[in-house]
Amino acid sequence: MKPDCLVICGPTASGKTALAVALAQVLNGEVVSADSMQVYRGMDIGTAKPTKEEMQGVPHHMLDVADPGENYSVSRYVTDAIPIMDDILARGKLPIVAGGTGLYIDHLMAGRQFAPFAPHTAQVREQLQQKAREEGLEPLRQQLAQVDPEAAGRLHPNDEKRIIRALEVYLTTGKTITQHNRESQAIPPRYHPLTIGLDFVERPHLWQRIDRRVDMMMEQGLENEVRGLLERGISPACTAMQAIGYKEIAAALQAGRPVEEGAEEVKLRSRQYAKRQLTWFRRNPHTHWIRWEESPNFSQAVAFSTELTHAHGLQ
RNA sequence: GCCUCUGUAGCUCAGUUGGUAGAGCAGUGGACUGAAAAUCCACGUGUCGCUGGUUCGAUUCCGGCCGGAGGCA
Repeated sequence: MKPDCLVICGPTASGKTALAVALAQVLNGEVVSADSMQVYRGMDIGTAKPTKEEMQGVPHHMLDVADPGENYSVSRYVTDAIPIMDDILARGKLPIVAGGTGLYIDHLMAGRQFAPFAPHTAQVREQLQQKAREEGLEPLRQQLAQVDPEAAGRLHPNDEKRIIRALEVYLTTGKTITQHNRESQAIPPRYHPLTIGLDFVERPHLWQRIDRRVDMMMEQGLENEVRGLLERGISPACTAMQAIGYKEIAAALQAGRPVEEGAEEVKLRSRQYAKRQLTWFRRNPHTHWIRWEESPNFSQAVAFSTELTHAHGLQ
């Protein structure tokens, strides 16, 4: 099957943004961001959202599509991104999906559509969380085992988020999450990506880039960006405030600790996040990896990538 | 110069009444399918500062030396 779009994945600070723009210019493409935090308006510095200058006139989609107070999610991402992908294709251009959120990329490619959230979902989740706090996770796990033994067996007894989610899906839709998954796996994929993954030969070189980037964020005024969100009343419970760079600086500010301490924590959490991203992306056996020696070599990467796209009959 | 404390995993430290050692953090690998920058799981050999002595046996006790911290002059 001929690919119909390009995916550029990799850990944070691996050069996805710059490569995506360079390739869009060469291949007549438009960038579709796949980043769970760059979707929020007003969160620019800490998410390393591409600036106008970095975009170099290449159209970018799926940035600034939500308020930090709303809780965005995969299901909304897929619903929003599909029409954009289809529109780019209809105009004869190449969609270049670039981002670090593997879950979003995979679901967009799979083309699964989600039914809208039931209106009382938030309430149900709140009740389940309350119960977990009072009685522990075990009763919830047993409850799940009754309705969806497969999910209960698959999930680790400590994995609170997934146990609660599985129950919540059942309670709001009447169908088990296992059933949902089975049905969605039967749907044929919507897009057929040619996937390029970015990584470094030596992990410490990635760390250096992350550290430098966080230092730059601080210079650019990350502290003020976080203050602004807090003043607007964005609560720490919001998904947006789970973003690395925001939760640590916010915690430092609220505890009256120096922001420099917060920045160090941001570096640490970013490194750990990068490792998790790599674990996710490495799972895809079809990914073509570009591994930077010490720092990115974009001209070489563009040459490699264009050759690859031609070899696969992409444009 | 003298006195006291101290030197154990990348870091902070625990411990062995003498039988060569273990936590937290960091790190590595993995999972993930309606919160995902979230969440969860697995993985612990290091001249126990160096060097002599006592001992069957020393990281542990004793001496010296070298680092570090504090105190007194």
